[in-house]
Amino acid sequence: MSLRYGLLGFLSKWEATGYDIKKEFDDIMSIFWHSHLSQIYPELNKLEQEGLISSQLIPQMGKPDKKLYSMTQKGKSAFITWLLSPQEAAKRKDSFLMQTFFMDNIPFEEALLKIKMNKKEHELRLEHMKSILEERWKDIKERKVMNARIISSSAILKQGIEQEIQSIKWCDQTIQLMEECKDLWDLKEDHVSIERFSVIERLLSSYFKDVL
Amino acid sequence: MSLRYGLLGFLSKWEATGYDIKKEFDDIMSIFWHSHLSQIYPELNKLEQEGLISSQLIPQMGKPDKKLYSMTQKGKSAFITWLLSPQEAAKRKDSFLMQTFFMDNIPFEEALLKIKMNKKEHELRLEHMKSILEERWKDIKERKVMNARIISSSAILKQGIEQEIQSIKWCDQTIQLMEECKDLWDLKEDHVSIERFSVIERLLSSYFKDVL
DNA sequence: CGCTTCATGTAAACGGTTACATGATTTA
DNA sequence: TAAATCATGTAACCGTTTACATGAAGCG
Repeated sequence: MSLRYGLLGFLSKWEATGYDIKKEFDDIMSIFWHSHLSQIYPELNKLEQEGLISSQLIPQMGKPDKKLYSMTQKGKSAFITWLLSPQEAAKRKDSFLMQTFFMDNIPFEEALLKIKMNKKEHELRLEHMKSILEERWKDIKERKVMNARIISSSAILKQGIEQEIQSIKWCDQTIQLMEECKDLWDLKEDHVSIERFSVIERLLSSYFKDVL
Repeated sequence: MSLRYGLLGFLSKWEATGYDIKKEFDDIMSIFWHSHLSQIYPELNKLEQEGLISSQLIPQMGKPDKKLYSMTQKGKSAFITWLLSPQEAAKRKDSFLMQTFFMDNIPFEEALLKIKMNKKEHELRLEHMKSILEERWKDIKERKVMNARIISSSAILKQGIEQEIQSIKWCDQTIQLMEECKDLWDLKEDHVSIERFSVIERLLSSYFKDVL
């Protein structure tokens, strides 16, 4: 039910086509939502039928005609009602973490490689977000604009960047722990020697030291 | 397509009923996935039809009969194939962050309250995860068990805990920034005085100081 | 006396993804 | 010459949520 409010929210500040909004969903808005054009277009049509947005057809030369949407008063008040409503906690769906949870079922080297690859993906996304931030930063300085929207989008960018940094750090620390516990992957039983047990106990407590 | 592998993964280590697995989905596994019983039961039936798991009916007194599932060889190899396969990046869907992104549309005090409430939710979840960790910690020490599964579930717990800590810290820093930029919410234009602009510029650069 | 736990399901509705369809212009 | 960009959509499918259905035991 939140996609419609993502569309409405975007149109609360700018007039735009479905295609324009999609680009934003692939950019900063991807930090909290994502959607396909095949879902955006029907939803925009529905919003227009309900009178929350209105459109004007703009013919173009050499390009397909476009439908420029803008928000109506009715749309604005529906959007504000939603903005004030409480939302239930975001439920994560992360199949990489699912694989990590069960990685005791695959050979050590394969498990390690998976985490190393995941780290690289997070690094790429971090770089992308940092470049978005710097671009906006430059634009603000040049145009000397300042408003509440800049504060709220900065907050989202910061959340996105911090989550990536945290994930990268987690990958490093987890790789380190795994390398120190490599022998457990070849183990057939659930018990190790008393000496080995206390070594791993100390490794685990150092793994968790900054969170407890 | 990952729910079935969550079920398979759980059954790779323990025999269980759909009801048992649901409890685990509500506990640690909630860090990376969640599901309803009405989805779990049909999926287990499908997995059995496909020969990936098998069940035995266990009659109980005073309680409903239960179906205890266990994994077949075919299930085990299908699961390992999936474990080795690359997964695409997790796409977040977070309607709280969506509301935050558009919070310039609501009064300052309402926006602030939303973030404060979100902080409390993260604190509750953090406490819950910490208690899971301590429980497991105690159990390991008592039973002196040690295996790769303990390492992988510790990694997941750490990821869950760290994300909550990061979110709480983000709430604090964002609340602070907002309070220092309160005046922007009453603004009708996009421009502030040169003095105010450079003050906010410095506030923003300090807001981002630990990520750049 | 009502709520939670145990235990398994079906059916309808909703949300989201993938594939298909069109077609000119621009870029590599 | 092939791919990407601009621009809008439909149809089929799949995954997820909500509502409905049953019913005994135990707890406060």
